[in-house]
Amino acid sequence: MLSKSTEYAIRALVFVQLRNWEQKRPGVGEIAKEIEAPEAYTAKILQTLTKNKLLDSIKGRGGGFFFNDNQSNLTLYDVIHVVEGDACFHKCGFGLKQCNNDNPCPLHENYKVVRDGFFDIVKTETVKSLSEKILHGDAVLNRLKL
Amino acid sequence: MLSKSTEYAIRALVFVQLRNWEQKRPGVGEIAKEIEAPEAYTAKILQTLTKNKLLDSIKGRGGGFFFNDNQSNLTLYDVIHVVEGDACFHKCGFGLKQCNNDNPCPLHENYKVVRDGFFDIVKTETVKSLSEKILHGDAVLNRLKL
DNA sequence: TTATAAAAGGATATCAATGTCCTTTTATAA
DNA sequence: TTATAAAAGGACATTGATATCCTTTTATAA
Repeated sequence: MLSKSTEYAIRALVFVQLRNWEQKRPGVGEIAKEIEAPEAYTAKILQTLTKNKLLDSIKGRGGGFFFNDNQSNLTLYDVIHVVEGDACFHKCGFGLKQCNNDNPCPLHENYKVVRDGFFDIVKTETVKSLSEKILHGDAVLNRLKL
Repeated sequence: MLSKSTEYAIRALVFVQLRNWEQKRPGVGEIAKEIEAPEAYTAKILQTLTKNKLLDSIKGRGGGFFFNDNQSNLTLYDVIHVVEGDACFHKCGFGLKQCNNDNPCPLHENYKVVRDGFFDIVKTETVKSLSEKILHGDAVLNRLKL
């Protein structure tokens, strides 16, 4: 399971993408409200994202968050990596420090399939691909369609 | 990812099973050492397991932990359910409160596959099945074979 | 040029998971 | 019957994730 912070981050980025497509740069307040996350906490997460160059921002009046040209096609993995680290893609499901094909825990073979399946998803899906699903009405960002 | 507590619980139960097959009832000290977990914390987890009838114990001199006849074929799901709850099998991967086939988040279809795959594993694998792999030398409980 | 609106940043608070310590209860061996 | 060994239980400590608040910096509109 992803951490709450990571969930907020991904939802925030998707919302920024949708607003950017409407030629808008949303601010913290608008983003937090839309993704149903606490405002100050959302601000912190957006800070992490901009510091790590996953997102761009402009300060001051009329400012807000947006993607620049280097930041299209951000994968979910990129976001997870920056927000909570990628331990979940390496860790043994049984909790062993030393667990690999040569020295497998009793869950190793089965767990690997699931873990790698998830890795594949987050390496394939991008902020843009998720946003498109919402734009096309095939998915929702919160309880209602946008 | 399972919580640390759940990992300790599963490893502890597997070790108890292995020792039971040798006609022994391990105590907290022996269990904690074998699974490389803090002793007092392991004691708490074993308490949870016995209170929830997943494991039996005998107090006093010569006492220890063991499975009784009602407790064979415990699935990993049973353990997870008792130790950390089963939120991870229901929760939306994107963090939405309302997410289902009619009202899907943009990760819904893909995430469902992974989540259900994991559910299938923990409903199929049992403390006994894991223990057998170790007994047969096909897997390890810690860094070395038992 | 100044007032204002917005992100950035620092300090602190809260909460749940993890971990420790000490006392109580209970069974058995001596 | 008593000393001892073991689990059970209660209280507390630590840590990391989550969350809040206030100040500083910066860009723009008036």
